[in-house]
Amino acid sequence: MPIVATSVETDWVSRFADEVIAEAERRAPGKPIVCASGLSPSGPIHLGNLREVMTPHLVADEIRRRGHEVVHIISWDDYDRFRKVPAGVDSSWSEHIGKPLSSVPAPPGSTYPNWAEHFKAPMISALAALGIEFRGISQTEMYTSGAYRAQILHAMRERARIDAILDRHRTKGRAAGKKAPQGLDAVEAEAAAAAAEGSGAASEDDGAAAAGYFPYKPYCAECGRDLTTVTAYDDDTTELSYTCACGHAETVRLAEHDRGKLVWKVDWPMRWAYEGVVFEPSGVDHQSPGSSWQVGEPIVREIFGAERPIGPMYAFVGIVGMAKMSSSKGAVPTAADALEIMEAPLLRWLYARRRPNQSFKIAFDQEIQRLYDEWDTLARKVAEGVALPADLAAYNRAAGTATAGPLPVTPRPLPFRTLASILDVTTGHAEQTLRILRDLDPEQPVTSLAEVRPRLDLAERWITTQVPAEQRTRVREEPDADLLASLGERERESLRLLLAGLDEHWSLDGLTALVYGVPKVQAGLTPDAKPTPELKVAQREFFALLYTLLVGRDTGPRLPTLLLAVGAGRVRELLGG
RNA sequence: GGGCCGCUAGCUCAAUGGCAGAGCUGCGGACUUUUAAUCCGUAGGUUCAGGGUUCGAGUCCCUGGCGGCCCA
Repeated sequence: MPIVATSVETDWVSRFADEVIAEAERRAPGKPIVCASGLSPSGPIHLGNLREVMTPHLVADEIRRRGHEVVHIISWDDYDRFRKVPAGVDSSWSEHIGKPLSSVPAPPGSTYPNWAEHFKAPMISALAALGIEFRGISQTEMYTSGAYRAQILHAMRERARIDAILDRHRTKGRAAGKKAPQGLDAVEAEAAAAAAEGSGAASEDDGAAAAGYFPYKPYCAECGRDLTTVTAYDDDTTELSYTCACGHAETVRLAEHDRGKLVWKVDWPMRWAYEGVVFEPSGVDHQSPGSSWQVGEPIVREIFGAERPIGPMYAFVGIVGMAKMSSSKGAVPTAADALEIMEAPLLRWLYARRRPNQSFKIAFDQEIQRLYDEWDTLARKVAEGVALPADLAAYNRAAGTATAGPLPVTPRPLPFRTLASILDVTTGHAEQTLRILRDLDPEQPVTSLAEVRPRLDLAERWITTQVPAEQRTRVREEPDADLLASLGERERESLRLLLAGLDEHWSLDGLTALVYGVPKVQAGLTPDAKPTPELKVAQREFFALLYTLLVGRDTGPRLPTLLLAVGAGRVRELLGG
């Protein structure tokens, strides 16, 4: 079913699209509309950074649905300096601090040629899985090829005016050390710090130096780092002299020099002008006076003769319930991590259904089951044509794109919690899993695992990587001899009745009838008798006994499922048969 | 101290200035069934407070409160 641009959806995406189209018509009529994202591959590109991409992606997609030509560019800020060696990487990497990210060796064990490529690669695959079409622009390539030469020379010529603009916005003291936000736990604080790091914001060297203001910073020809200071510049000859902390000093002709970059606060506005960006969001840390977003406005207007894009500030994306194993490594989850357990449309949906300025949290814990349930319910409502307008809009944006059409789905979307529960007891054993799935709905049996993939695999990865061991079902290795020995005659009889009926009732429905029937028979009732309150108590006690003997706890997955998964032989053994 | 954002049902959130709505939870019920399965029904509101604009305000304006965040 094609996704059509029919309705006049009035969600946040649509409203931005209205605005962007109108603005693009005014600024550059007839040209493709440019939406932009900027990502710094200085470390794992996490789910907060994904908002930097999803926001313009959704807007661009809406613009495309309306028949306009649009391009979504992703600027890889891989020519930014390597700032610090992250925890877990050999401290010898500190010698690379100050080099462009694309010149730093990849972390130990990586197969990628450098630091930036190592972190770009998983993001690029994740974006493909998410159906996000974009044009990637490596800032390393742009700078080292001289693409920005005219802009650099222009910025240098205008350095006094730039300095004056920056001066208007410079705050008195230097920023004090950043404090970790209050009220966050360790994981969230880590994510927050990483988010601030990634958004290219705040405490950035803006080019002020003793010898005057220069908006250009060369990477040292000798050591490759940016520990350089420009000491002189001549507008006529474009001769630029610099010294480096390593002791190297030289004079180059900037008109031929391709190893350096504009300082961030000038670099960003320059690119708005260069690419003609009409829409580019940024993190909430840009909302303060003096941020690069704020000072970028007068710089792009007064220096580069263009306008600042329309740019919503997007709020924090939090993570809930990452398994301890993952979070203790200090790892903030990436889009690739999320796609290990979520279908792509589901992940898109999280970003589509919230306005950018709303913060939200992505659940890796039990909440994910509810998320899947909500998604399935919404899909059903959409199919029946009874979804609310706002919900329908979010659904359509999540389910597919204008160019790629609908994203792949699981043909038979069984509830995630059911799949997880089954895989929990089968520990992923394919034959057992299929047998249980087949018995789930005898009217329309599942005939192959392919029908329930990829959701089946996602559920398996979730249960094995995110669910704590104490919440998993672990079938006992040995019979609980003490408990078996302490059982009264009535309990022993109940087990005998169950075991006696096992073979004859070996199916999901059969076992269901059997486990509910045993207490009835014991009470002198027929197996199809209506339950009484007393009987229900007896049933619950019987179930608790079975759970304790089978999995060592008084509750667990539904018994028929559990029995099927455990297998008749093992059941007999554990129940003392 | 300056700034940004938010405040709507128990929770998470919708609603061009035009009858305040969903989902989850709760409660009730069905399926031989109080499981970590499924389905149906139902309740739920001083839209943070006060003032203003308007025929009409959750929505726009002002003041205040509370919360989150950024900067100092």
